[in-house]
Amino acid sequence: MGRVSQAQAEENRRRVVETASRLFREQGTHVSVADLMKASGLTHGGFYKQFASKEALIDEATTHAFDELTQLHKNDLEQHAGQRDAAQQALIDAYLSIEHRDSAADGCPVAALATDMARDPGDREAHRVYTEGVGDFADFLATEDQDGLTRLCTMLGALVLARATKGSPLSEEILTAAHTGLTTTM
Amino acid sequence: MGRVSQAQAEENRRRVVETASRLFREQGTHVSVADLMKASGLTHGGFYKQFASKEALIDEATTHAFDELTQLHKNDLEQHAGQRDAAQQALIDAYLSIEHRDSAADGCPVAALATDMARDPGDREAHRVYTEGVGDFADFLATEDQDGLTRLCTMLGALVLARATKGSPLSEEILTAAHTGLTTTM
DNA sequence: CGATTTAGATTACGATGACAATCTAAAACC
DNA sequence: GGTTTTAGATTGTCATCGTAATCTAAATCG
Repeated sequence: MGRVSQAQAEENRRRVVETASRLFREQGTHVSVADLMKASGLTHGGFYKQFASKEALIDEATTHAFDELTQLHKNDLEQHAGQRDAAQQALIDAYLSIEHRDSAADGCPVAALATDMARDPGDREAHRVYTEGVGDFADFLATEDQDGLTRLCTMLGALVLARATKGSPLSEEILTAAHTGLTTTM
Repeated sequence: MGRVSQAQAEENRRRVVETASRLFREQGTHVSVADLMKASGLTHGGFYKQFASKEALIDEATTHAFDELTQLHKNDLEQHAGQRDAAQQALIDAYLSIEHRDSAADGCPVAALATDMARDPGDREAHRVYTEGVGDFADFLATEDQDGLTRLCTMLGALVLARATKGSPLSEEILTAAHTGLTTTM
């Protein structure tokens, strides 16, 4: 209830950003500050001691999610000893998996936040980070034959569609169709 | 203020569904009943004389949007005298145009409603209609070489991404990249 | 150790959400 | 043409939204 150590306070702040980055991806940026704080184990009033506004948190949470994505790509490359095509294939496999479809919260922010970005042009910093992230992702996916942007479109489209049709067998069909489409050199 | 002719009432109801199908695509199913009714030239209280709930309207509006999509595909085929590949190409051109990117309200419901469908599994009828629409669209896009689902993923992914990155030159790059990716037989 | 600072809880604000009851005037029906 | 019905307006209810002021107890600092 009362005060808390600086270390604890920083840790709490970090947890709010982390939680937000997950909840925003799962449910959209519409989630309420109260829900956000509750999910972080705090009460909603304390929010404004740490963040200037909800929009500021959206910016921070988006940045956090994209930092994670960058790190993921880096790790992926390292695990495949810099073999770009092997790293790409591993990423595609994971991207179009059932597990990724079912866990938007810690999944790709490009896919999860796309509609939110398109609909509220207000969050400026988030928008900038998002657009930059799209470019980076496309660069990662580029091959000699294929444009990285096109491949990203197919992967993201498949993930979004698979999530939207979840419950129907079509959902799994979408994932496998996109996977073969991306894997077999057409 | 008072009563209105049956014909007028039906026409008003139709306009609400029409307006909803546009606003939902543009802003998401979160738009308020009040805004919806105001945009239809009515007051929010009258809503429940015509619809059981907001969810019922979501179902109806989604169905309406997909009926329009079906009609569009039919017209497209007729205008190209049943030449499937020509009809497909015309559709792809329009789909990946700047105009389509900038007018979600009367654009493809598969792209516009994807995230809403994924996030609230509550709207059951809407979900059914949506999934069916995805299947129909994929059938329309199928060629001998390429799976219709994969092509749909690329198109939808490009549209969603272009909207999310609007304002950056990347947005246009995405549209043209996907267009060449779909057009040149890879 | 006493004074001061402050993270987070509590409570409150005004705006807005979905939904419902009541009102009213015109359409529908006998 | 008088009675009944009803579409839509008005107003209200209760929940929830983002934000802010106040409170409190513990951490920090001199």
